[in-house]
Amino acid sequence: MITNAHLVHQPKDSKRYANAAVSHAKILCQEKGAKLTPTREAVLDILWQSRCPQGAYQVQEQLSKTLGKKIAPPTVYRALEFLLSLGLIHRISSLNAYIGCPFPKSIQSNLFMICDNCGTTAQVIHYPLNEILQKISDKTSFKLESQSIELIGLCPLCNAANDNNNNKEKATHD
Amino acid sequence: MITNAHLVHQPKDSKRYANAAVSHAKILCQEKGAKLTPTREAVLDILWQSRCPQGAYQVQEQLSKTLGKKIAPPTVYRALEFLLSLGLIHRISSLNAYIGCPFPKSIQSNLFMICDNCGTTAQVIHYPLNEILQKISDKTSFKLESQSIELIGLCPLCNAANDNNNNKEKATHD
DNA sequence: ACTCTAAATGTTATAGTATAACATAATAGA
DNA sequence: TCTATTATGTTATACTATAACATTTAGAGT
Repeated sequence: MITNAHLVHQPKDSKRYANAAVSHAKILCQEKGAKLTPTREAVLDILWQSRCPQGAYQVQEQLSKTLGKKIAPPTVYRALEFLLSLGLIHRISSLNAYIGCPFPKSIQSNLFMICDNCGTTAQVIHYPLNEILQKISDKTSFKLESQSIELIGLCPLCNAANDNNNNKEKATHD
Repeated sequence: MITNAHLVHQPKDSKRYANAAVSHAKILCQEKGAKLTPTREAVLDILWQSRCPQGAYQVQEQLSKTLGKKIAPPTVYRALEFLLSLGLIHRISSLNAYIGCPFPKSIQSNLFMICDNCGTTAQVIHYPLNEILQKISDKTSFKLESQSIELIGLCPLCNAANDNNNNKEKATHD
């Protein structure tokens, strides 16, 4: 099992991870002959600044600040599409939101664990899970092409907070 | 493994299944003290008429025809919310669409196999899968509350059509 | 049957997510 | 340099979902 759960579920220096992710993205783009333009790079960086999936219009707002000019939705969606196509980010369909992918080179699909209290989202790659999904597909003669696996619940921090003081406030630990 | 894949993946009399589903829903509502009003019943019936998930505005259109009057979005969404809360239907978040649930009494969560050619969507309940998801959650101290498992690919019919004649046309077998 | 209450639906407006269509600008090869 | 391709800008609009408030309907108790 490969996961970034431990990193995601404790406050950390997002800036460093964002920088590392952008560096890796540059290399991957060179390898694939794709262009990581300033706009695309900025969008990737923005998604990596947060451990919560960001909506396209949140990205738009940030991007406008970063680039110092008004950005229209199509620009954002184009950048997102580009990054999605390279596997550098993922779309969380239950949230209509996007998040940087820590395992862009993996062929396997991701599973996401989404905290419905604070929003932090961790990713997991788990081979037995992928195998079982393939088996289910085979049994029903379904030709599996892609998958979206989203678990909703409480991250360790929110769960602990919940247990200790039954706190109804929204936490952020961001 | 419990699944309706064989029923879904071959053209069948949707009307019969819809009627059966509505009958079951009535019983379940009685048990739970919930009211299956004409509007709600019509929405459930509409979702069962198709083996493809239907968008809220598709439901709206059908519902207007069925009830013989204009129906506004909130009415549709309220009915959907009611049916969702009882587990009588599911929301397919990758499609922003809704589908009748053949296993409304199951505590276990569903997995959906969505054909990206013809749209037909089958459901599967698979205990080992649910166990593995629980294990993954436990390992990362994630408190699992609900899940959304959507497989995208080709249903047996579309896959066969694809293999045989590499047909680019969209099939419907509806 | 009457009244009161709660639940359901009607109605209008609007928020939030995503893309179509066409114009312009930047970039890399010939 | 010219040209073709790719990327971005711009405007408008489609699609999905909900907020807020008004009205109607259905039961519980009298």
